[in-house]
Amino acid sequence: MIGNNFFNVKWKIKGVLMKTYNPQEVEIKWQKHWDENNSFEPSEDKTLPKKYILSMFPYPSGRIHMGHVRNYTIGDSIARYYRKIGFNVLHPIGWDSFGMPAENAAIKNKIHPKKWTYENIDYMRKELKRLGLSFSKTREFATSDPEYTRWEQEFIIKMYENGLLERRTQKVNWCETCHTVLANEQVIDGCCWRCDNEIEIKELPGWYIKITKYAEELLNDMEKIKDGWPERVLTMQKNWIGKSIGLKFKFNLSDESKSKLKNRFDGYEVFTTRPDTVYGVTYSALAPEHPIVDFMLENNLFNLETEEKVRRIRSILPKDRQAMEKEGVYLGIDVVHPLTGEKVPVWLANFVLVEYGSGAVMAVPAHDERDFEFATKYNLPIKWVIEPENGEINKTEAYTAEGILINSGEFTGIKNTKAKDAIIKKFEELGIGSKEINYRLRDWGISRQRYWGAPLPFVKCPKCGIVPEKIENLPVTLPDDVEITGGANPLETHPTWKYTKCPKCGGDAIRETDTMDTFVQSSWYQFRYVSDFRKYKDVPFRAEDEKYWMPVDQYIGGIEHAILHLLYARFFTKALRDLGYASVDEPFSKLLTQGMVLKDGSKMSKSKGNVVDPDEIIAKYGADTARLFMLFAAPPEQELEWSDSGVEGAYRFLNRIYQNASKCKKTNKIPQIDANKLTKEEKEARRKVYETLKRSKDTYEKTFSFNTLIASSMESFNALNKIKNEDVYTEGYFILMNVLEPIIPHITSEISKEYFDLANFKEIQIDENALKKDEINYPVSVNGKKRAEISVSTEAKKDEVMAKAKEAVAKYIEDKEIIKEIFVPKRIVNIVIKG
RNA sequence: GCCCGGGUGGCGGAAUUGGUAGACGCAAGGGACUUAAAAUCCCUCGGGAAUUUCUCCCGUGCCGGUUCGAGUCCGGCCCCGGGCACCA
Repeated sequence: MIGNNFFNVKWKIKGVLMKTYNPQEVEIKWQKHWDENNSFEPSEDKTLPKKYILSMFPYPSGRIHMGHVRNYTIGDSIARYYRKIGFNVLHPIGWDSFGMPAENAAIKNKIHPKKWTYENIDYMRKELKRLGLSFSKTREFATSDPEYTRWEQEFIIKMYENGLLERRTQKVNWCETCHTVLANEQVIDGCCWRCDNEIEIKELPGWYIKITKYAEELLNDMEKIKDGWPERVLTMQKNWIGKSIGLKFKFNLSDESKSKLKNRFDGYEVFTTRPDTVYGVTYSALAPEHPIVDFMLENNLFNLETEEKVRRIRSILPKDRQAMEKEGVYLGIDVVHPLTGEKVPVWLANFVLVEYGSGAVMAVPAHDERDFEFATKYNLPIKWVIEPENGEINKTEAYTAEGILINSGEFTGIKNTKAKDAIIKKFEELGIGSKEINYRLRDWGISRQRYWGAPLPFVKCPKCGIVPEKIENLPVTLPDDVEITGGANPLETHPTWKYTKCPKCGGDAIRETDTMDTFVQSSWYQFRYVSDFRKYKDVPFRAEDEKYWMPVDQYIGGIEHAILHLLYARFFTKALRDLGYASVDEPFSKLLTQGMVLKDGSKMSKSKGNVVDPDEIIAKYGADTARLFMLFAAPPEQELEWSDSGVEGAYRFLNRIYQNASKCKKTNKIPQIDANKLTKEEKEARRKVYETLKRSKDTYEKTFSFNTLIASSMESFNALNKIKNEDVYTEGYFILMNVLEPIIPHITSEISKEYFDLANFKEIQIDENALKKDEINYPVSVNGKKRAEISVSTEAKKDEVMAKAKEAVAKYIEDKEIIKEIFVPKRIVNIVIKG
C-alpha cells in the first residue's frame, strides 16, 4: 500500500505545509454529504434546459465489474459536467433484474431467484454509491418490480389489440440448456448467446412482436440519429434489417408435373433481386424444407435414389449446410419460364433457405456465383444474358458486374441496370409478378419458457380462445412458491397458478405460462425514469415528463448491444408512440459505445482468472483513482488495457494535487490578475490552465476524449508547480478543480470547499487574454527539413519573421539560390533552395 | 468473400485535421533525501553516428505518388481487430 501510513499527519516539505491524502475518509464524507442533501435529484422545473444522460443499466449479477466502472464513470462525468454548468440533469440508474442467471443461482445455491436478485441489487447499489456516481435516488427501480411489470403488461396487451403482437406456432430456436426459445438476434453462429450451446429447431407455439412492420421506419429513421450514433452501429442495424428490392413472380408447374403432384400445387413463388437476368434462368431450386418437397416425400413421389438423397440433405441442420459443398438433386418436376415458355427443371438445393423469401429461387448460373457453382457441378446449362460494355466475358466464372442484355427478347441491348425496372414492369403488365421488398429481419419471438420473467398477461379460454387479462387485474405476478429445477417451466408445473377464470366469459381458463424475453424490459426503461413514478402511480410515466426529458441526450453502453437491445429499444419507442404513450420517434439521440476493459490482452473473465475487482481497487486507492484511471488510460471508444502501475500513476497525481493545494490562498472568487506583471513562465502556466478550460467544453459535450483533457490538466499542474506566484497558482487550482470535478468529484470537492468554498463549481468564463501569446515559436525548415527554431513577437509581420528565419538558418542557405519562401502565419517557415 | 475500424517509442496513447512526430502517463536508468527501504523530489529516456556540446543521418506497417512540406491526402499491397456471411 502506498503512503497511507501517516493518515492526517501534517509535515513540511520544502517549507510548505502538506498533509497526506486519505481517499477513504474524504470520499465517504462527500458521498454522505451528497446523499443527505439529495444532490442529484432532477428538478421539476421544466423551464430549465435539460440533459438526460443515461448509461445502460446493469444486470444484478452480484458484483460490479470493471466494465461497469468504465460505463458509469463516463456517464457520470458527462452528467456532473452538465449539472455544474446549470442544466437540469436526469441521470438515473435501475436494474435489469429478470433473467436466467437468477434461476441458475437458484438451482446452484438453493436460493429463491427473487431473494438472490434483490440481495444482489442491495449490494451493487452500495458498490455504485462508493464510486461516487451521481444517480438520482427517486428514479431507481428494478424491472422485476411488480409496478414495472404492470405497465409492461399493459403495453403488451395494447400491442396485441393493435396487431403488433400475435401468438402463433412456427419453427423456433430452442436452447436445451437454457430450456427456452430464443429470438433470432440471440442466436450467434447457431449457438445460444448466453450459454453457447448449439440451438435446435423446434416447432412451438409462441408470442411474436411484429417488429417487421417497422422495418422500413427503423431503416429510414437512422437518418435522424446518424450524427449522434457511431456509423458502425447503424451499419450493423442496416445489415440486420437487410432490405432488398426485387421481383416476385410465380413459376407455374408444367402440366405433367401438376398431375404428378396430384394437382395439389400449380406452382410456387420466387423472389429475385436480379430480374435483369431472368432470361438466363436454366433451372429453379427449392429449399429442402419447401412444402412441395414435404408433399412429395409424404406421397412417395420420388424414386428410391432421389428420396434417399432428399432425406439425407434434409437431415443436415441448416446451419451445418453453410459450411458444406453445394448439393442437390433433380426432383423430377418442371416449371415453365414465365416469359419464354421454356421448360425449367426443378431441383432441390441445400443452399436455399426456407425462411427467406419464399424458400425457392430462380437460378441463373451465368450471372450468380452460387448458381454457377451448382450448375457446373451438375452439368446444368448456362445461358449468358449480360455482356460487358467493353471486352469479353470470362466464361469460367459467373459474370456479376454491370453490362448490356443479350439473348433477352425485347430487352436485348438495354443496360442491365435499366432492365431491372423494365422487366419488373413487364411482369406487372402481364399480371404475372410484381415489385417486392424483402427483409432479413424476422418478427421478435418474446416467449420464454422460464419462471423469472414478466408473465405474458393472457388467458387461454376453451370458449373464447386467447383473451388478454383485464387491465384492472394487472400486474399478473409470479407465484413465490416454486421449485426451480432448470427443467420444465415452474409456472407450467405449479399446482394452482395457471388455473384462472376467463376475463371475458368467466369460465374456467388457463393462464399463459410463457414469460417475456428480458429484452422487452430493457426496451422501454428509458421512459420509466422520466417521472418520479412513486408519486404518479396511475401512468407508466407522465406525458409532460416524457415530453420534457425524452429523448435521451447521451446514451452510453457497450458495442455488444449494437443490434439486440438498441434495435428493440428503437422499435419499442415507435410502438409506444403509435399506441399513444410516447411522443418521440427515437429514444437515444446520441450514443457512445465504450470499449471493453482488458487485462493481459483479453476480456476480464473468471475462467481466464484475469479479473480485477473494483472493490479492491477502491479500498486500496479510492474511487477517484479508479475513475481517473478509467478515463485517462484510453479514449472511451477504444479497448482499455488494465495496468496496475497505471493506477498507481493516477493515485500519485491525486496525491500531488491534494498536497500542493496548500499553496493556494483561500478565496471565494477567481483571483484578478494583471498579465503585464507576470513572468514568461507565469503567463505560460496561465495559458495552459485556460487552454485546458477551453478544451473541457469540447471534451464533455462532443469528443469525450477525457484522456487528453486529463493530460492537459496534468501539464497545467506541472507548469503551475514551476512558478511561485500565489495568485496565478490559486487561479490555476480554481479552474482545474472545476475542470476535473466531473472526473474526480471527491478530491476536487474537498479542495474546492476548503479553499474556494465551492465558488469554482460553476461555469467559468474564459479569459481570452490569458490564451494570447506574446511570442510565437516558428520552426524554420529548409527544403522541408527542420533546421532551426526562432521566437518572434506575435505581432511580427512576414518580412520580420522571414528575416529572422534566414539568419537562423544562414549556414544552410549561404550561396544558395532561394526559389521559394513559405510563410504560414502561426505555423511554420519553409525556405526552398536550389540543389 | 463483402462492409467497417485500425497499424506511431519498451507499453497505454498525443499530434491544433497538410505545418516542430512522440504531449501526458507508465516502465526503465541515474542522482538527491534516508542508518536503510518505501514514499517524495530532480535529471535522462525513438534508433544510429559524432561527441572538441555547435551537430548530422534514419524513423509513424510496406511500395509508389501529389506537395515547399505527408503520421495526416491519392493509388497499390501486407498484417491486426470487429461486423455480416450461400439473403436469391
